[in-house]
Amino acid sequence: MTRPRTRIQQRNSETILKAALEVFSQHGFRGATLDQIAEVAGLSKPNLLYYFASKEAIHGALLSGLLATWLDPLRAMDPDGDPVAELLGYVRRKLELSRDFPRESRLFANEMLQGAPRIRAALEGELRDLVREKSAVLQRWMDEGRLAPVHPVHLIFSVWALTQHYADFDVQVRAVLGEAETDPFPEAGRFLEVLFRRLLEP
Amino acid sequence: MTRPRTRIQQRNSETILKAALEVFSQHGFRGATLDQIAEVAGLSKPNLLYYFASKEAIHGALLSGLLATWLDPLRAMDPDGDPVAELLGYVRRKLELSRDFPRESRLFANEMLQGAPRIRAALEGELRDLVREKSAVLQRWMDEGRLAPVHPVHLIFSVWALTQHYADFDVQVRAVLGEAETDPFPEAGRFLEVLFRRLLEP
DNA sequence: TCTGAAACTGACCGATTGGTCAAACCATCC
DNA sequence: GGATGGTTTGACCAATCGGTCAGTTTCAGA
Repeated sequence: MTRPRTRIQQRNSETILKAALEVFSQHGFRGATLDQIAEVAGLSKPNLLYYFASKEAIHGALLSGLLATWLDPLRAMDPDGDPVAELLGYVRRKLELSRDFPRESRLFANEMLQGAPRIRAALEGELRDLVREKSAVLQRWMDEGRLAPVHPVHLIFSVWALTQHYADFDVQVRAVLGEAETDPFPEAGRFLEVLFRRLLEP
Repeated sequence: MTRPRTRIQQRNSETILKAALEVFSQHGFRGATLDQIAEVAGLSKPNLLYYFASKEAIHGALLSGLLATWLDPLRAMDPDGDPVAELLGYVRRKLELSRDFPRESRLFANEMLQGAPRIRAALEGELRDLVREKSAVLQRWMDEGRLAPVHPVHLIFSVWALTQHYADFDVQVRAVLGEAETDPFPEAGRFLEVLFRRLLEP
């Protein structure tokens, strides 16, 4: 099922992937079952396997492209822009991903916890290259005195950690904040802006 | 198997829990199998179930007490100490937990990703209370002008996110840093100290 | 309206799941 | 050497797992 050709294929493929995202992101690859995905999708199990060759294929379809989407905000950081503004923009876009695509974030987190068996190559290739490129930009900004000097790679780690936390540990965040504050993201956005501004302004 | 009475019970219970931690932390509750735990432990499956009533019981034994250990560093933050030093000490102790108990961290992360079905009560009770208590201390420090003013609860979230990232996303961290830097933790410690010092010093 | 392909399903497969149980094993104390 | 109670296991169970397949239903185009 590489390229959907009919409207039905289009619709059902999307339905299946949506259901699979729900289940995989919550239980990981091994903890998820085809029966459960089928039930969420409202389709029969053999029908799932009419559209995707195997459980692995569904999971693979979800993962492929996820890393790219995940790295887009970093890629968009402009080497010619204002350093602090560029990094704050990156943080904001990354936090928006956590808010708008929490299941994708948890799918990614699950893959990490399992030791990244299916995307390790991409981590050591695409991801690593992009981080090196962007940390070189950050280092240059620091050398020019336009950004406070910190370890650039760990700076990028800190963006990932702080933003993904609000998606992956959503339950904990909401449990601590209580029902009073229904949506943690506005306050999180303000907090992260203060944090990175104070950290990075020279 | 509440209280081990003989030396054999002591030893085997520990062996089982150690093996179970390895498996649960990697695959989550549903993704883990008793056969796999038994194999890692070097015991037969019926023997596991001689010491623990069920798969749930093993998982429960691991989770109970974990939250307490996880919160100890926060609990140790002294309201009468120096604000910045106290918070930096908290960060350091929390990072040491990530370094020394990465599997426990991942077990916790797995539970969060699944929506915390087994420790939700503790999150909304014990955890929430401690965070409120400590964020009141932080708020007082800020009011006294001894700490830069930021949202105290999100400040605590940031400590959790930044420290746990090095345990939960260990694969990613090492993939990006490459083989050159074998142990990311020393540099991470220095980075986090700079980050929180710059964020919090008035 | 007919037809061929696409879409779908119930029944089923062998393997694996969590868990049980009777029987055997083994260390210790009399 | 026996008796005893803690320990271990092979064989087994029903349920569920990912996946197959023959056959039926549905749909689009002529």
